[in-house]
Amino acid sequence: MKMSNGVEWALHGCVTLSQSRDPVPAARLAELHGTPPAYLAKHLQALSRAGIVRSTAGQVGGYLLTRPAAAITVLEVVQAIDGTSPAYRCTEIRQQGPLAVPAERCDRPCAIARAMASAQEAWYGALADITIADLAAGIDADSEGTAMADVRRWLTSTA
Amino acid sequence: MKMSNGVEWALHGCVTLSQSRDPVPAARLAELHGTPPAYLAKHLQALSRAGIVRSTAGQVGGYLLTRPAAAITVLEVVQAIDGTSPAYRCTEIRQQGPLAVPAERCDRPCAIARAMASAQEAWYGALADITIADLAAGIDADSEGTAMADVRRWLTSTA
DNA sequence: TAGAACTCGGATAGTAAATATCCGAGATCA
DNA sequence: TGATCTCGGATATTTACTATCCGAGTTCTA
Ligand code: FES
Ligand code: FES
Repeated sequence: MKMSNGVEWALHGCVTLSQSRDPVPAARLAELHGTPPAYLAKHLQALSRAGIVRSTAGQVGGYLLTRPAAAITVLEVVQAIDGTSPAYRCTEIRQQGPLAVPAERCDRPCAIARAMASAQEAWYGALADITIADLAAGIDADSEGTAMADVRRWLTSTA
Repeated sequence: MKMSNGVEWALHGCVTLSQSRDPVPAARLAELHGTPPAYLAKHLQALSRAGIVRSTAGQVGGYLLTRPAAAITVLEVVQAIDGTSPAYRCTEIRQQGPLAVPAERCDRPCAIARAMASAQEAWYGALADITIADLAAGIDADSEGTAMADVRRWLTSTA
């Protein structure tokens, strides 16, 4: 029940990208976040495959969000990095052992799987209600409204 | 974001134990569920440490629930097997890089960690609303009210 | 009361996943 | 046309999970 560590880097990266109108290279993001550049690049590729960011090659290339930050939910980012398979997986052990249930009666998921799936639905629903824009606003509030401005300045300064 | 596979075995085991008034050895549970006996024993030890089951040694020993099934939540079982650490962990990367936030201002968790923690709270809350008795009732309903009776019969038959 | 058999408990190998890294393919600008 | 900078997938290393074994302790029997 441990989420991949790259999810945090992806979330921070999306928040940073939401403050830039020009493509940002992976190496620049890694420098800002203090993370291994190559590994961050691998996660950005996953975001690209999921359609959350768009990549541009060449000298002035980099990554850019495909949609406004308010239209990207945290759930999308989590699923892009960590996969879409549910956390709890029923291995159908009810069909094994002396009291095995015949396969013909197992057309529906078992009661335990249904309960776990409904609980996870609550989790995913909560994640879907949070957008990248919400996260940026929260970080801004914690820093008295200067954090995002500092990010924008830094992105253009060393360019 | 993948939950340990032993959680399923622990849940099935607790449901089975809720149908027995006498201690059930780990080997018997493994036979009923078609699982590796030694590995299931390891997970039962975790349940014992968490105070969910009580172990008895000796010839007629085995495992037994410490409380009524209606007083044991699924959340307790999940946390006993998979650990209590939250799925999302903030590594405080906001304190690294050129725009590092000074440590004196990091007394509270960051905005991203707060959002993720609140979402997980929804998940844990849903898991805490489900008890082992609920799971047993659901399995019984799926089998037209015969599953739990079959379990009780099997537990006493080969004893 | 002594013995034997059965139980749990933690310590010990094997395997899959996640972490971290590298170099080649492709595109942009000079 | 050439050089430089970018992404992309293929490649090692480490961690965590999976699976297993044998010893310590307890109960029943003779
Ligand atoms: S059979 Fe075990 S959770 Fe469905
Ligand atoms: S600093 Fe990254 S989630 Fe808190």
